[in-house]
Amino acid sequence: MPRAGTRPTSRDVARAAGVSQAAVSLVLGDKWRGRVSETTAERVREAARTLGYRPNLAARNLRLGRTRTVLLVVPALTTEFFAGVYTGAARVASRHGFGVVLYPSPEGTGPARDPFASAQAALDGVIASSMAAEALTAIRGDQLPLVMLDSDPEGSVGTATVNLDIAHGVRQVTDHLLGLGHRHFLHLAADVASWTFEVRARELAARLREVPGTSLRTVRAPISIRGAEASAKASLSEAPAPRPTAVICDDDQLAAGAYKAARRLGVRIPEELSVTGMDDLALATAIDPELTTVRLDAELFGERGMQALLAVLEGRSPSAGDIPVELVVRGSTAPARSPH
Amino acid sequence: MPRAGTRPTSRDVARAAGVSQAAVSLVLGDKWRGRVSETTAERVREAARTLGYRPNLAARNLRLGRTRTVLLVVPALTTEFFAGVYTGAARVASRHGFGVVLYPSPEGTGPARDPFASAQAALDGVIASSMAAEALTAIRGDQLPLVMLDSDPEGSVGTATVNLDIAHGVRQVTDHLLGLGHRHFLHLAADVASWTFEVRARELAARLREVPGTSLRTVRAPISIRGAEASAKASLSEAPAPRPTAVICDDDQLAAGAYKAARRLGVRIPEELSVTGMDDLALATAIDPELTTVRLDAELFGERGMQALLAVLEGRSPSAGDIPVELVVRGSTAPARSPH
DNA sequence: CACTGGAAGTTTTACGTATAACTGAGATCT
DNA sequence: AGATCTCAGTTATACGTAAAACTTCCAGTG
Repeated sequence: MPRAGTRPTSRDVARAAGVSQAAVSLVLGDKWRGRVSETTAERVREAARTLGYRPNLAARNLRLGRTRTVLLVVPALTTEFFAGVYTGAARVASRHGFGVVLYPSPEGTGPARDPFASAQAALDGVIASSMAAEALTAIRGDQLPLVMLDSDPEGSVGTATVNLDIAHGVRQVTDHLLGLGHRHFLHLAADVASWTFEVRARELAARLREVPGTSLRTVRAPISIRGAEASAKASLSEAPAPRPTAVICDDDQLAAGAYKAARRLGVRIPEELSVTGMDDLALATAIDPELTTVRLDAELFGERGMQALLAVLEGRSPSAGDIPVELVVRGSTAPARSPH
Repeated sequence: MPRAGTRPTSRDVARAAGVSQAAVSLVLGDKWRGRVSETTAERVREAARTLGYRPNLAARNLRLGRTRTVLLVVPALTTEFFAGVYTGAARVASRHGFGVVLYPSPEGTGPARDPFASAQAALDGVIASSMAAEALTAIRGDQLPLVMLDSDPEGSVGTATVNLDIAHGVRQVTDHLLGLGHRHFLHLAADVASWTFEVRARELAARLREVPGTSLRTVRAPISIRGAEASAKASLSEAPAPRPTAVICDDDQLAAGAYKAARRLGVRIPEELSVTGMDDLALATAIDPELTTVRLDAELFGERGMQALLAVLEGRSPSAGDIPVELVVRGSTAPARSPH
């Protein structure tokens, strides 16, 4: 019988069932066809059940040299977006017998800690958002299979990447506003050096350059409602001519900050100012008027990320193609006032 | 030299430094004082560095019988609240050489999967929110040290619990509204069987029973802005007399749903209807008017949870005492219209 | 009847680490 | 000078599992 206070091992189960430890491993590992009789197998299963046996994962991982666990490195979980990414990744993972461990990189400007010091699991691979860039050096140090989310495909040849079609989303937003007659834009940009935000800036500038008579001003803000409010208020009040009639925000949180700034300044949305976001968080329909934004499918993003990592692990090459996004027009955008 | 394609082991380091594997373990484990000379130690460290040696955690965990990793079981991460709990727990943990693995229980009504199947790490202990109740049976099956967050202290004697002083928060909200002259209340309650929400209902009912001439109606809604909107709209439109002048919501998301319902029905907040929430999410100041709510310190909650678990692991008894909360009065509450 | 072949197991080994127990050489003490 | 002690290591072992290699027994075959 097992020593008191200790979890039972496969050897304890073997003793209880009157067989060898190897037989237990075969039966519980479902590799017993033609190696162990049905009656013995049932006896082993019964013994395992009554003892409450659970295999020691550390031992199994050591023996097998793999853990069927992957790490998902994301920025701070201040919105539900990366929760959706996790959900999608975990769904695909569990279908393949994998587990996903979540590592939110520490909030604030703390020094990059080694993610493996915090997620003290042995890992088979890593999925990392480019927004959690600080952690990347530590990851590259290990030779773990890696999939990057929303990262520059040019800058990371050799590494698998999965991207949202952000560029298309930006074009849709811009064309929507141009169609409403807007010509003068404020870009409320995320104050984060990350590829996904560089794309927004580049694509927006490129599209406007094609249309004569447009202007674009950019202001950066930390990704939070409070931070965006401060930046937007400063930028909207001291605005030199031409005064912008539309604010394009890098994400919905920044848009919510723009709402607060407009409210403080007595500027009505959408009559005097159109605002757009990106993500389509729950927040987007909680604010008044509801926000015109670009819907990003976070769960699909996570699914595709995990599929890509599985492909890398199995030596296949991950399927290409950006994930489509969709413009959702709501009440925060309206025709620009006709120029006088 | 290490076989190509394999990660170097401590034995490879030993070979490179010309010492035994035991010496490597001693040096890197910082247990070499008086056992290995300074010059040899430096040689070992140098060899480990050039080989890029990283200890195999599975082997270490197996050897030591502990992992210095704990699991944090939380409900779906749809708000930043549990992100804050994680941040606090991870901060305390890292100070003690522990890591925290996050297990968000699956969204939706899927059957409770074994959290250990997903978080495939060997674990030293578990911190679990009572809102992720489905996972609890699986946890209790193992004999892991456990700390419960926001769970009935009566119902779980023997298990360490860490609680927010929700009851005090509810009393503060209720007294605030009573002081403004409100007498007829709608309780927009979370449609989740969890102790933390039972406390809200019980405490609210108890406080109102002490004040003559008050009425209380309760409607349940799933914890989401959309779900709350539907429930609140139905309840506010078909309202039998006496019509409520204040809506007390179990959390800020529900309050945001109440805002949307009021807007649809043309009811002005706070002139015609006062609304309160709980949590003080970023959302609370993004909506207009800003929400009167109860601030819960998520990070402190996580810190205290981790401290309690460390106490349990070390055989000490965790310090008692609920975590204080704070009423934050903003623009969503106003004096009740004088009764005619 | 000797021989093959499968069923039903068992024995043994390796995974990589941490550490207890041991060893040999020189320095110190009596 | 012999005994003792410290230093600087080494050798050996255990953690729990999975699986390769082996053993034994027996039924069927030529």
